[in-house]
Amino acid sequence: MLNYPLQKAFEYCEQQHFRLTRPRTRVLEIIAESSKPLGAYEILAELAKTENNPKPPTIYRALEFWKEHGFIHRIESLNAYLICNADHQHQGSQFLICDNCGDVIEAHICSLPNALKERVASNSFKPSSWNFEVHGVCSDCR
Amino acid sequence: MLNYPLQKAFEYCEQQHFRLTRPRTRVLEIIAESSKPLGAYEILAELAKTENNPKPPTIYRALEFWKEHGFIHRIESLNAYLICNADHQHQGSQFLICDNCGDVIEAHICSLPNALKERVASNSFKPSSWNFEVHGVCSDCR
DNA sequence: TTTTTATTTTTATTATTTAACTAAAGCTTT
DNA sequence: AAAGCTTTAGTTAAATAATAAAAATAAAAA
Repeated sequence: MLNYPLQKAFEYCEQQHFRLTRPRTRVLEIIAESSKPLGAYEILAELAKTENNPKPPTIYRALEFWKEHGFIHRIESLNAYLICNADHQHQGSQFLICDNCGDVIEAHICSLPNALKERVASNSFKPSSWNFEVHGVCSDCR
Repeated sequence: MLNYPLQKAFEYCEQQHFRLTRPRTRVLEIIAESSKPLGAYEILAELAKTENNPKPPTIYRALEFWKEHGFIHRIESLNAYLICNADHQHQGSQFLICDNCGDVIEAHICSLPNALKERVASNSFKPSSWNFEVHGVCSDCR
């Protein structure tokens, strides 16, 4: 059975008339099947198991597509990609990243924290998106 | 006259008996003189103006040194480096990044925002450092 | 001075990402 | 179905970013 984020993404494409091509499908499946964020070359290596000698642009195009539509996130401090489990698009992302086991928890906080709202307001800054990455040690690793 | 963050950094080295070598000095000067975050290869190009054919490891070592001691930050979403204007070390950084002009405002918020504190607590996660990057448009560009 | 340690230089390589161009596949209109 | 248009993929190459390993140098300590 399809897992939930995948199903949502595929339905979205059908509804919006975006083409669900083989590279797009495979790249999203690969990311969705992983419990940890994957680097571009890990995705590429995984893709090479089912496709004939795929090259970097193939995955980067798929990554861009899914990122643009909010189905995956890029963990900036790891240069790695992770499926999004929220069933709505969001302006901002928050991650708790365990430096010991590599697990990442996505915290779905839908609005900018107050401390930052104040900062943004006092600078007349108009935020469009944000990304918060908290490093530390998860409960399992303590 | 020396600008403030540079002066602080140099004093710190003297007090802590860290060697203030030429690559370290030049790299920090280059970053401090720039109003916008610089990529590693931009720093390298700038360094090449005064030194003889410097190579990547030279600047990466200097960057690591200053980052470790809290005098510069790496803007993860830009792969770029920026001088820190706070006169204290901090666990976390917050940046407002203008996608139009490239200016970055560092917001000195010293503790984890409440929304994240709650999340961290409910996951029994022990945070060690964090980085928040807010993209948008600054007041000058609106 | 000799030894030790910290740091830099050099050479090379790996990882990540993007550009530019060509080819193919899927619509759209006739 | 054919022609033309648009989107996406494949291919080749390069730019950007970061690191590894070694040999050389400079400063500090014994």
